[in-house]
Amino acid sequence: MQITSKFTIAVHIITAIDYFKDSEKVTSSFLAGSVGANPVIVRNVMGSLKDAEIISISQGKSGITLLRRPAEITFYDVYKAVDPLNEEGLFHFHENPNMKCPVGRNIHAAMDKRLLEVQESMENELKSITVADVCGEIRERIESAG
Amino acid sequence: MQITSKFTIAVHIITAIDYFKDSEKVTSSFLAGSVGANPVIVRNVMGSLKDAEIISISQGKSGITLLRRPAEITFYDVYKAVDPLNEEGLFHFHENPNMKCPVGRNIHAAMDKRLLEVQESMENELKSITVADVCGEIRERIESAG
DNA sequence: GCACCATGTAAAAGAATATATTACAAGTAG
DNA sequence: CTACTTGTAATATATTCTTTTACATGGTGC
Repeated sequence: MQITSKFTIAVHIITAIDYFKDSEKVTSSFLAGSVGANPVIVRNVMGSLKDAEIISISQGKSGITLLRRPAEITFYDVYKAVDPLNEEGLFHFHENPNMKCPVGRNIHAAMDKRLLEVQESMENELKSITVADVCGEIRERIESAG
Repeated sequence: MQITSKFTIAVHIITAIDYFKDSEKVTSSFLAGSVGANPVIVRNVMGSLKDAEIISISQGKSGITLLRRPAEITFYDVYKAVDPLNEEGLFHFHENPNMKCPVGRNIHAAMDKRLLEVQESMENELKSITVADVCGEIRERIESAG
């Protein structure tokens, strides 16, 4: 099971907004062209990013802009914005353990704390990475090879 | 997006094998009863655990047994055994970034290293937890409350 | 004001994956 | 041989992801 491509799409979008902000008119169609997905998908992701106060959207000439500098947008911010885990968390627990069985009755409680630790470990790593890291690497790669 | 319930089912199975090894005849049907899932699901998970050399299965009276002590079975071992990520990894990348766009052309390479770090961070946490932790907590809970 | 774009959303279709179920072949104990 | 268990294929159902179509809404600039 994988984490939805909406996450990588969102990072792509933010990176592209930053990269093209001075040279292109950045619209959802333009971004959809870069991402290679349907404009509606891009608009939905953009809506999530707007709700999370990561980008600002207007139809006017200001268009789509970042509300924070890339260095202040962590992967975790993006992840939370576009792929909100339901309250169960990262792991999907089997739903009908047998309550008449001592193991079945206690397995959920016995595992939950550990599963949460795993999830938090992943989230902490996501918090340590920013979109600026990606923007920087993109620029490097463009300069050296195109 | 969540990690399949096969993972929690597998931990449940291993814990139950350990817990009931001296008092019950442990079969796939018995385990399916405790897990609350179809016996075929349990048999498939068991097959994965067997391939990973975590359990041994015979139809004879030895039945289903653990090949290692619970303290030597990490969550990572179980995770790898039952929910093998395809080679893309934990994150699903959008598949058609525009190669004519400098951002689209480089976004994948620019993100891959970071995404892998996140995945490894999660896997390292999984490696730090063993089934014995769960077995222990289950016993505690049974003793104190049933 | 009005025509033009862009965004916001709903609805629905298609694809991919997870889970459940049925059926049957094959192996072992007694 | 008989009874029981595991191994596995095929199929069905449910859920989720992704795409697409369609249309309403809202700002821009003439």
